[in-house]
Amino acid sequence: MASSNYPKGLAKREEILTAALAIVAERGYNRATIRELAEAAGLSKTGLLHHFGTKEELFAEILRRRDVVDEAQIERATSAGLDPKISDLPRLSSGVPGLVQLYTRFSAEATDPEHTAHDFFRERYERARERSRAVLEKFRAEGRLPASVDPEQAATALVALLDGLQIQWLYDSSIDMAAEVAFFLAQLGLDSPASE
Amino acid sequence: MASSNYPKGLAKREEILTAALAIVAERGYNRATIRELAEAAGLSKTGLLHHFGTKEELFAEILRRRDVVDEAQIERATSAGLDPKISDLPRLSSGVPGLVQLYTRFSAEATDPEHTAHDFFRERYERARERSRAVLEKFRAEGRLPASVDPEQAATALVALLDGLQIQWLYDSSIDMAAEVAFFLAQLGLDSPASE
DNA sequence: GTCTATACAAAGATAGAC
DNA sequence: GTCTATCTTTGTATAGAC
Repeated sequence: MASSNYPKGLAKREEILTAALAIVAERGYNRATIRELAEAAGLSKTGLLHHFGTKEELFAEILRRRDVVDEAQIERATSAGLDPKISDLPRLSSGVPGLVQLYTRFSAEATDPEHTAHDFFRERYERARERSRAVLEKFRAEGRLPASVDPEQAATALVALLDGLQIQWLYDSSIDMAAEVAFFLAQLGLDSPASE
Repeated sequence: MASSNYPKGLAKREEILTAALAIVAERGYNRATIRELAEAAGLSKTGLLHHFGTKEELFAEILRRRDVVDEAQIERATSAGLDPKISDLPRLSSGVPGLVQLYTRFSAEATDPEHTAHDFFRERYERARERSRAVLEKFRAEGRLPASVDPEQAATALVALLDGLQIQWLYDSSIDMAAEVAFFLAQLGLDSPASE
């Protein structure tokens, strides 16, 4: 997907992504046109398109990175002996309103089967469900989750809940996403030990 | 909002909305340009824009109608002595994939505070939460819902769940929205009598 | 490989004639 | 109330300079 691995190209790609993220965060998705993004990164539109073939690819790359950062954070917490604090999920990247908006709008647009990022999101949702299911299954095996709860069904609901909460939060920032996720997990009967 | 109340204008508006809905349902949101919508309704682009100032207003009107139809259906069921079958919610208009896509994409776009339909959705979400809360509260008063469940918190989660499920369903139609909602309600401890 | 300038198609919106 | 014509802005493709 990347057009090159040369040092200069890589550095410029970083610069573009950073600038793009800042634009999206500050002025919103609508104002994030390739002209604006190019200008912010200090090159022409076509210069930007040399590195990222299309606008969609650029945004997909931003979200891909968000996922990498989030997963690394979860990984670190897990290997440190902590339980993955699922109720913290919405706090990970969601502190950045621009990122949440980008994710929400882009995932909605890519709903179109012919959208470039359609497969990206389809697979992403599959992975999200699968990972959530694995965690819930582990909890169930440890006796922390009632056997009556179907991990697969719960995982799908959890992923849906996160998406839906982000939308509502974009319309009303008083929505407490973390509290809602905690509520959901409590309803599942998840025994959460000393969650600070 | 409407440009006129003359019989001819009203009839044309109906025709436009019906045609627009068909286009969206059949060819998706992206292909639903005002040119295409105008063509389908048998007039020019500007002819269409005379009736609906902008594309956004047209779509907002379609969704407004979806809500009216859905609410009427719920109202009818309720006054017939039936409980509002919340788990049937995703089945109401959601049988029509085009409508679900329209709703999902439009609600994501209107996330931008400067979008014409922003206030429409903000208020719509408020109403949705409020109505869900009222129903859950009623159930709790009837002893069908554990007193430990906070109706407000549960209402927000329910609305979020519905939105999130629709997104996932658009990527994978094997997602069973009704089953997921039923699962959620069961986890709340809702005592659902003879749900057929 | 990296980039700029030019050119173009399609979108939504507006002005003014009929 | 409806249309033609025009305007602006979007994203993208092409040609070619360094």
